[in-house]
Amino acid sequence: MVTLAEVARHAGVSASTVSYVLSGKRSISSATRLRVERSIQDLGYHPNAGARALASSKSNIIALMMPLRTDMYVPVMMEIAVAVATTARTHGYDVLLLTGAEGAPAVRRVTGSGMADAMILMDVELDDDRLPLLRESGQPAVLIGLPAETVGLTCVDLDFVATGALCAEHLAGLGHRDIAVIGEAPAVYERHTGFAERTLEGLRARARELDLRLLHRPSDGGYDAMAATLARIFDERPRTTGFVVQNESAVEPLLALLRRQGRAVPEDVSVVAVCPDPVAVHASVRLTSVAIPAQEMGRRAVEHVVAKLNGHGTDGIELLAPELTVRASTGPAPA
Amino acid sequence: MVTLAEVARHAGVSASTVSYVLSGKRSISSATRLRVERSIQDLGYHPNAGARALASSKSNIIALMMPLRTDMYVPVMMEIAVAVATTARTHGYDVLLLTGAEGAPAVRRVTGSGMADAMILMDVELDDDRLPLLRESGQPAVLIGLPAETVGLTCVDLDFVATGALCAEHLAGLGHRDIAVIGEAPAVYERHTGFAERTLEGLRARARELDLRLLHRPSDGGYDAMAATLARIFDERPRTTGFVVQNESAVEPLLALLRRQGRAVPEDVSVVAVCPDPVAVHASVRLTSVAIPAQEMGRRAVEHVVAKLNGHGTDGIELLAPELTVRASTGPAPA
DNA sequence: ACAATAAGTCGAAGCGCTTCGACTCACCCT
DNA sequence: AGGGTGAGTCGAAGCGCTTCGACTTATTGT
Repeated sequence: MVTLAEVARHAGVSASTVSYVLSGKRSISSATRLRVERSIQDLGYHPNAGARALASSKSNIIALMMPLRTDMYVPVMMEIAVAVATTARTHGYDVLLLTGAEGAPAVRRVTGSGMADAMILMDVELDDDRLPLLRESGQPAVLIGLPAETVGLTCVDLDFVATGALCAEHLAGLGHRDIAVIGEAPAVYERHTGFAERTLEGLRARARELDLRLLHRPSDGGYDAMAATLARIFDERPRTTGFVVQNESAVEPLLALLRRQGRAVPEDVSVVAVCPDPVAVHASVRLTSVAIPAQEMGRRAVEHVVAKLNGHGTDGIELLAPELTVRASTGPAPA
Repeated sequence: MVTLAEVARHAGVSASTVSYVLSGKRSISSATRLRVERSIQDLGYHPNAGARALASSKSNIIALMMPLRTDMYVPVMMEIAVAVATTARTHGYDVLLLTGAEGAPAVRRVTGSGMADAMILMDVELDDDRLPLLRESGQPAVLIGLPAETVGLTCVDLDFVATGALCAEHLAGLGHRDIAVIGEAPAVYERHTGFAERTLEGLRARARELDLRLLHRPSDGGYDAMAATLARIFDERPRTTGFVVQNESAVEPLLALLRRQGRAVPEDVSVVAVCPDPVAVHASVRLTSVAIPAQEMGRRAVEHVVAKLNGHGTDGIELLAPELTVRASTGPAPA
């Protein structure tokens, strides 16, 4: 293990000089800089992270807290995580991965130990028990998702209200009048994760303006659950011709069931999904969808966090504008 | 920020005593222990991670290197990551998330800086350029996946050869003679990620023994690619009645296409998938499958790493035995 | 009864780095 | 010519923790 002191000796300078070469916080003659850099190369020196953290009280680490439930909106979470990790690297930070399993205590542990300089929380619920701790810790943090009370917090999320509105507009524009919304699993609503409710809100508001009739049904994923849900929908509203689906694991079952019932997509019924683009593209019918910009969300979260760490902090909410891509699953309402 | 010294003063003992209370490395009278623990509570003390790492040259962090490609076998990766993170916590470690983007240099950075005590590499290719560095760094490491050369390495993986054999046996047992294998995307084979090839190997070996005829076709995911692949398969081997699919994003398109062609599953053709259980359960036909035990892999990887860090290290390869679950997608071959 | 041992505690020396103040030289301005 | 300025460098003091050796007091064996 090569130390700074050894590099200094090798280059014939003092330790502080090497440190300044590394950090650039004081001017160094280019002659010494070069000499030091050569020594660093020659010896294969890497600064010790612990020592650095201790001396500077900066860890250069951002903690990312993921939901534990590995069965839900997984691809989105994964994309966010990867985007966070890569973006963080471009700013010189590494990412510590925390799972929701520990919950609030993890926040305390990380902020208390100086293990990370900042936190990013995913899957924030409307009334999240990690937030009070976060607030009092005073540690820079960014949420991905939108809690009920956002004072003093920075949040990044897709504008789900606008997303709902967009779906309603698209279907209305094609002449559909009866719309069924296949929502997330009931558990998601019970946890009040917010985004599902916000989509619905946007959907309802615009539906009212556009004079659509809306039926909302949460649904667990899977074929059997979907079959039951679908039966109830057509029972209540036989003239339903438009579907909005916000549940990745309901998409394929829905398509399969519609096919089996002899309803052609998009000739008889139209389907709009709210899901990541890859899911929409790989589905058995290429889906018209509003993308969940997972990468963008991860990237923006890191950028906010880094800005805070550099003092250009700005609290507030950034809602990303939704984009609807028309593919093969929506068409004019049947006459 | 409360320090050890303040705790010591508050409890009326020396700093070293507090340290020993924390680490349990020397015996402490229960009276002092209690006093110190109360002080820790009262002051809300959390040891500083950097200082600890510096003094003990242990970071209590395990680095996990994930593949960058967020579009492939995502749920598996995610499950592994979460399992690694939670298991690591039970052993007192945190997890640093690295993406493959940085490649080998990341290995150097992390081992060099003492940022992590050990590494876990996912998505290891047969001839992985991170391995030489890993070997020379001498840092404890575990691979998830199986490279070509495993001397001096510890690896955890599903036994894909046995997996292939298991699929062949199951279909043969049901009377199928002509089997088509829908493999991963060609890119996967080109990268020599190994597991795809090993599955095929197991499949071929057992097929020979059981006198099955096997046709292997890699396939990109998605409906259109699958349509082309499937057409070619029935063109070459019209009597194909068994399918083995090892590509999550090919599963639904395959099922959809078979339905559209009027081939009933499992009456006319049987389908066995190699995929995580949730995928098999949520598919539009509940799939007979060999599960990819992602959680188990993550857990075992951490356990090996921790064992190494504790000196009970054992190099070697641990191949998890595959298990085939019969669901609704396989049945007797048609007469 | 006395050395040997164990239990419990403390002081001090670092771990490898950052950073502050101070020092030495040019060099420039008037 | 003399003081001011800025560039370039060094020394030393920590950052908060672990850990080694040493010390004090009980406890044990013979």
